[in-house]
Amino acid sequence: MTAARSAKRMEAALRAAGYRLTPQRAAILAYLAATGSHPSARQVYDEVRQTYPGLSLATVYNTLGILVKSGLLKVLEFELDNRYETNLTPHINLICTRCGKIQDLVAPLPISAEHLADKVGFQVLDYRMEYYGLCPDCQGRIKNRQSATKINKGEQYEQS
Amino acid sequence: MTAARSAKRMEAALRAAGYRLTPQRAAILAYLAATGSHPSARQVYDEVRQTYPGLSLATVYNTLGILVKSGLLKVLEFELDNRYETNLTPHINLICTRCGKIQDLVAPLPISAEHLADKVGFQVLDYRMEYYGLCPDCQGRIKNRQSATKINKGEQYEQS
DNA sequence: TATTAATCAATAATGATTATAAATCAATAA
DNA sequence: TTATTGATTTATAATCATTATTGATTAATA
Repeated sequence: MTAARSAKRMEAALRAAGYRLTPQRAAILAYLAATGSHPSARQVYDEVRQTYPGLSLATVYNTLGILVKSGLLKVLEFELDNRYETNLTPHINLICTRCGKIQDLVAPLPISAEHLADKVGFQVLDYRMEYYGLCPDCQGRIKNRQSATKINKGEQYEQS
Repeated sequence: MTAARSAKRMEAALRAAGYRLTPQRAAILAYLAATGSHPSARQVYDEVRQTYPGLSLATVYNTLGILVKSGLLKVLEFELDNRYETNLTPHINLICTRCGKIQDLVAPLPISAEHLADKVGFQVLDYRMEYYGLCPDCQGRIKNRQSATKINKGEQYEQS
């Protein structure tokens, strides 16, 4: 419900970046602005097709790519499915390796970009801060072997 | 040069995990213990083949997978090439989006696992803390358009 | 309407990773 | 020494998300 997530603002920003607001793009934007989740390209495709049946997967990828280039969206690259997030404010992602859910956690980043530039000489342009583990729901369900979409194979996480 | 990185220790741990120490695995372990870098599977393959010419790429993937499962190695999943690191102590990775180099930065993680368990109910099993940007070398070279192995397309990082 | 460029969508291509299956090796027992 | 057994290696094929390609369609403008 942040300003950055509002569909209207995203539409305006997309136009400002020099892209047309086609019906397909508007539908994708509306979904992205409304969802609080971190969907994959396939999930965006499946969801938006319910309101816009003709949509093709290629258009989804194309639009997501445009949004990323325009700075309206951020990609979280994973081995299986990349995920996209609209929350561009600094935060940490809590990623459940069992159900794939990603939860935002507002928290300060460990080191400031200024410090890294001054002390290490590294120019920060972006970041990625993630904890992997079990969300509250999956901790409860862990005894009943019940599968779900996984963010990755997860064996290295679930073993201990 | 840490104990965890020593080839001898890794060999022992691999055996302790119930795996045989084959010549192929020993060669891969020796390379991993010696390198301070964060190689991809392909890089491991290319490097180790210089001392062990018969090595196959499948064996590299297999061995890396075994090492990850045994807790001797950590994967950093990327869209293009996954990278592997032997430094298992908590740290932050500084990833150059231009040359792909990954530099370790010892720093405290932003929030403790205890805090997350108590306050958010999230059970931490692993983490991933990364800053993306330009390493000192690439900041100098940024004017001369000079390509190198990239960690990803990088357009979204290099634009600003 | 004509022109032009942007966009769309179906398909093919890419490429890292994984699965498969046959060959090889190591360890032990007979 | 020779089988036997099971793990391992290797070459190859398969997988699959993502990207590139290409021809068709659309929108904007004159």
